[in-house]
Amino acid sequence: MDSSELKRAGLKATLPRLKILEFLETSKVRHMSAEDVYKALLESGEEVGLATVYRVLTQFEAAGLVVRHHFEGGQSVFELEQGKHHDHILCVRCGRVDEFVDETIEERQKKIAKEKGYAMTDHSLYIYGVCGDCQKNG
Amino acid sequence: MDSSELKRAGLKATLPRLKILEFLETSKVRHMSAEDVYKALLESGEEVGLATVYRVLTQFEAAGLVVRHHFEGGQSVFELEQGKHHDHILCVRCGRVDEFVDETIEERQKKIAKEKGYAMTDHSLYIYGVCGDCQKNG
DNA sequence: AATAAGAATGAGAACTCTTCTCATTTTCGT
DNA sequence: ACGAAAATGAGAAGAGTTCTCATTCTTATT
Ligand SMILES: [Mn+2]
Ligand SMILES: [Mn+2]
Ligand SMILES: [Zn+2]
Ligand SMILES: [Zn+2]
Repeated sequence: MDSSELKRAGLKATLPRLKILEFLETSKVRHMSAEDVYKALLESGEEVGLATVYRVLTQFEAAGLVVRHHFEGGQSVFELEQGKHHDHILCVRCGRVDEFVDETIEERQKKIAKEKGYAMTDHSLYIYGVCGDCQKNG
Repeated sequence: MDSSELKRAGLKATLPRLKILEFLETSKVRHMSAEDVYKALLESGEEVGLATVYRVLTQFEAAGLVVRHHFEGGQSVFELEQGKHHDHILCVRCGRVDEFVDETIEERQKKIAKEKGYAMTDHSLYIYGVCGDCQKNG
């Protein structure tokens, strides 16, 4: 276990934080709810409290290690920060999540904010639809 | 009170539904949570249950009379359907909401969905920032 | 390596938003 | 006006998340 990332983020290297970070880094699934992380850790025999998972993910977000999304469905979804901003397209049938970047959209958003007199701080764009697999099998 | 809109939507013209619809149509604020609607009706002396407000707004949404948004902050926000799709830019300081339409963004989204193999059903785009007033006074 | 001060954890309570349950009331076609 | 079917409202319940606080862990210092 590598505690340097946590140290760098100004967080003490506690076991729960290390476990959660390691899990996020090694999981094949990129986008996960707090509950997902909690259950996965339990199943792999780790002892962590759900409250701690929520707390740690929120701290990771504040430290810029993780990004939080508000997909439809009520739960917050987290993913490891990758340095590069991107948006999401989600399957309403199977929950699949794909990522994309579109510079034209990014530029247009800035333009709209300026026109409306806003100092833009952030934006969120979700496209919903039925993925290729679900179109075939559905 | 005009019950024709409700009838047209296939809903019985009950008092709560009429009151809620009338309120949505006459309110100066376009974007409101269920709680907002509930409180406003109480203050104007109407007797409605909160459960009914939630139920009715959900029915209005299903009937296409109303659109539901998921702004940050946890609550669903509703607005009367205007026929024309639009997106939103919100002030993170004062909660102000402005609307916009950008055909370029709309087109790009369709293109992205197609490229990714999705049959697009919907999308949501929120731009966050600090509005003009809040930049001056904040 | 032992110590001690402060920080973090975990169990469960609590909170917010929303939906459900079900007894009572209302609507509307006859 | 009558009665079947639908809608309402109060409160319970549910989902997701945060809070509380006694206990445990981390880390800087001896
Ligand atoms: Mn992503
Ligand atoms: Mn709007
Ligand atoms: Zn799918
Ligand atoms: Zn503002």
